[in-house]
Amino acid sequence: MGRSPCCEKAHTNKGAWTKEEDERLISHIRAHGEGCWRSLPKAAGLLRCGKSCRLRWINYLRPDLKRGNFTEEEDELIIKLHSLLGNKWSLIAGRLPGRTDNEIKNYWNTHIRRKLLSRGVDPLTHRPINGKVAEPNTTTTIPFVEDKSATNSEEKTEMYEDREEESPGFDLNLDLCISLPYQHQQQQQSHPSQRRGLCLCCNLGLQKSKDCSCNEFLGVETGCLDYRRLEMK
DNA sequence: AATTCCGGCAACCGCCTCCTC
DNA sequence: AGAGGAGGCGGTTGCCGGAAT
Repeated sequence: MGRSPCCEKAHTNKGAWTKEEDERLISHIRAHGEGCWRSLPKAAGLLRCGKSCRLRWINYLRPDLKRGNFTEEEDELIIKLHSLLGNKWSLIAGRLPGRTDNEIKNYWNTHIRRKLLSRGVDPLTHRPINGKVAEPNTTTTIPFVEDKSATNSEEKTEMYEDREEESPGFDLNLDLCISLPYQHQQQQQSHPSQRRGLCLCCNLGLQKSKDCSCNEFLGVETGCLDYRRLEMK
């Protein structure tokens, strides 16, 4: 009923990829680029669904993948990003060069969830479980915008904790409505996603938007996303 | 040494969004 | 404007290897 299958399933391989299939896919993409995933399998001589090829390439074969263990810094960044974005793995992956959404999703489910639970933090809400106090440095709220009145991170943290109390709806179940607050400060010579990561606009598919300023997201520059513009449901 | 259990990860599935006509 | 196709995404499954018994 309804949608047609993305490919002819009767004549496609499934399951683990063989070395030969990997090599075919790699050499085809090297020669012709990614192009149209639907037609790629046939062109590459693979009995695979286009989606399967795409997934294999993105999650495993791409040359810019980092692989290997996650660093402590990456862990903390993932936790912070998850507290802001929820299970938006692709957005999170966009801030971690060389990591894929699938990898981060798996890592979250197998390692970070447990890590947060052991800290007494609910991995879904990023709040202390049953009134347990989270360990220091586990705060999951990030100040996007430098607040001149709060001079150190503790003050900032308190500020946002207060905010949570005054607004029960300020939950990190990020069903977000994000507006784009600032005008461009400067024209970008090239698309900034080619420079370093992606801004939230880009990640949300708003590259063509005039609001895409591509300033840093969690870095120092904060033009793209102002936490005060996040409307929590 | 054999069996069971469990965690990690690659891959699949189905829905959603975007793009083109 | 809307229908259809393709790509993208998040949730889930299933296999495999190592640890425990």
